[in-house]
Amino acid sequence: MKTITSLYDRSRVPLYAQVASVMRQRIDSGFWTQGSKISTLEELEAEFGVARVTIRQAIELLREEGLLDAQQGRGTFVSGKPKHNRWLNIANDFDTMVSLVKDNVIERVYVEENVDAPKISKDEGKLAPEYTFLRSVQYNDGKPFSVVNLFLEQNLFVRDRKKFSHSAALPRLIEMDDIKIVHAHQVLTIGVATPETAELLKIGLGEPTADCQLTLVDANGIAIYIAHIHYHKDCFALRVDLLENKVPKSE
Amino acid sequence: MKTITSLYDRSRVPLYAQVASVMRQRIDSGFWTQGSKISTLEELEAEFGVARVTIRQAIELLREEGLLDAQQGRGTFVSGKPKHNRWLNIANDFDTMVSLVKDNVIERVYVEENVDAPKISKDEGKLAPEYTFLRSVQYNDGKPFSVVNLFLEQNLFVRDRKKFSHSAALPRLIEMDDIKIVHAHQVLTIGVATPETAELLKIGLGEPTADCQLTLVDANGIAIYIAHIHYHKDCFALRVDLLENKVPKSE
DNA sequence: CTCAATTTGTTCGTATGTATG
DNA sequence: ACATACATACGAACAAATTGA
Repeated sequence: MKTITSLYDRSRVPLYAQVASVMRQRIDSGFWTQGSKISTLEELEAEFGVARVTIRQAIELLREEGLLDAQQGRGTFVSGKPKHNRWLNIANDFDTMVSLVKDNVIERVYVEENVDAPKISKDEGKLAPEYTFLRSVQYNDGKPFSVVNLFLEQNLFVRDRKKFSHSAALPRLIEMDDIKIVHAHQVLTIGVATPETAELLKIGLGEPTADCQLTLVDANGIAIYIAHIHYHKDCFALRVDLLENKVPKSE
Repeated sequence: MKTITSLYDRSRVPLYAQVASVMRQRIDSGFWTQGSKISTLEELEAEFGVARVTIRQAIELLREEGLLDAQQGRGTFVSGKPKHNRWLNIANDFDTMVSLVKDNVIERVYVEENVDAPKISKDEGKLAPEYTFLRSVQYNDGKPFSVVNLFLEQNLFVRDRKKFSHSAALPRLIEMDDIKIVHAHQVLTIGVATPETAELLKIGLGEPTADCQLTLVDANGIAIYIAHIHYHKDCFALRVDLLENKVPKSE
């Protein structure tokens, strides 16, 4: 049996925090059910291959989160479940995306005109000479759940500085009848928080985020809208019905 | 200006590792280009608001990764880019998924018959009384990139124990003409590595993974295939063409 | 009621890692 | 390179609360 300490070397997170994250996952997944008694300190020591004090530090961490309740002489009990904010559904098609964004409450935290183009891969369209950079934070229930870094083609931005500066850009863009979106490309990866993102999302530096790069290309093949969206990992869920879009082929 | 130390409190990762992750991100994103000289220690101290030694620890970490090269009297230079294995494309429709899985090289690490049903939400189908639990690891270039924990309906499993035990289950399932998949539901979230997953993916405990729950429902509304797939975060990318499935409306 | 077993809580000493100036 | 401070982790011993025989 591999001890936990051999796994520990692969991460710089303190051991007790790692143990806590495993326990948290067990509560979350229902492996340890609400109200039940978990293993004794002795058993946990043996299972995780760590010292008693380390187990207690992990339990203390989860006690502060309201997940565990340790009682001297009796045992340690599950007293709650981790809260998730999985209310975010990433859109899977363009119309849904636009309709979702429309109702978003955003806070523009930064606007800078005439910036250089960001780097994108060839197949995502040609770059315009200049962009406006717009950074905004999206809130839900007073808590930040995503940071949007948007490069909007400069000429588009000047057509309605006011609206682009103070509300979601996508709905305004759709309103422009002379602009036709011919490609909408989305790439989703797992990234780490930069200082700016960490500060705005109120998370630690280097903590994981769900990163979404959304590129819109117009009829001339120009990438007019390039957004890098960083979602808080607990606010993120992508639901896909794999059979829904399969209709054309079966017909 | 917020110092990094105020952000530090939100994460239990050592400060120098956090600084390193920001620097790594800068190299990865191209903000610091290959071969160029990065800021001096003095500047980095000031920017991050940490001690000189801490900056050096971060640089040392990246030097070991082959990303930086510090030369006394000259400066510190970017000597490489982080390697990504973003060759994985999660499927967006059922046919693509099946065709992708077909060529997968997997290693079955665990099989257990007649296990209890896992927990799923109501809208993902009714549960069968018994399942077979199959755990496998997918490799690419000798490196593990995903762990699949599959609950396969027990009666299906016994129809071809051999094939289900030693190769990908999905292609075999499709071959069965009497089985009709009426729902294929996929939910993607960010999770943390359990001891088993961490060990198989060779990552640290509690490190982030891309978690994909795939549920297949047959004509009777029974969830016959429930897979929990954990992807290594660096091997994961989901590409979506948002307009692809929108053809009917624009024409 | 008492005793023993069980289980969590506390403390000590030691060693190493992290961060500052 | 050095001195200092604090966090992390171990092992071991002991204390305190609970339970049941």
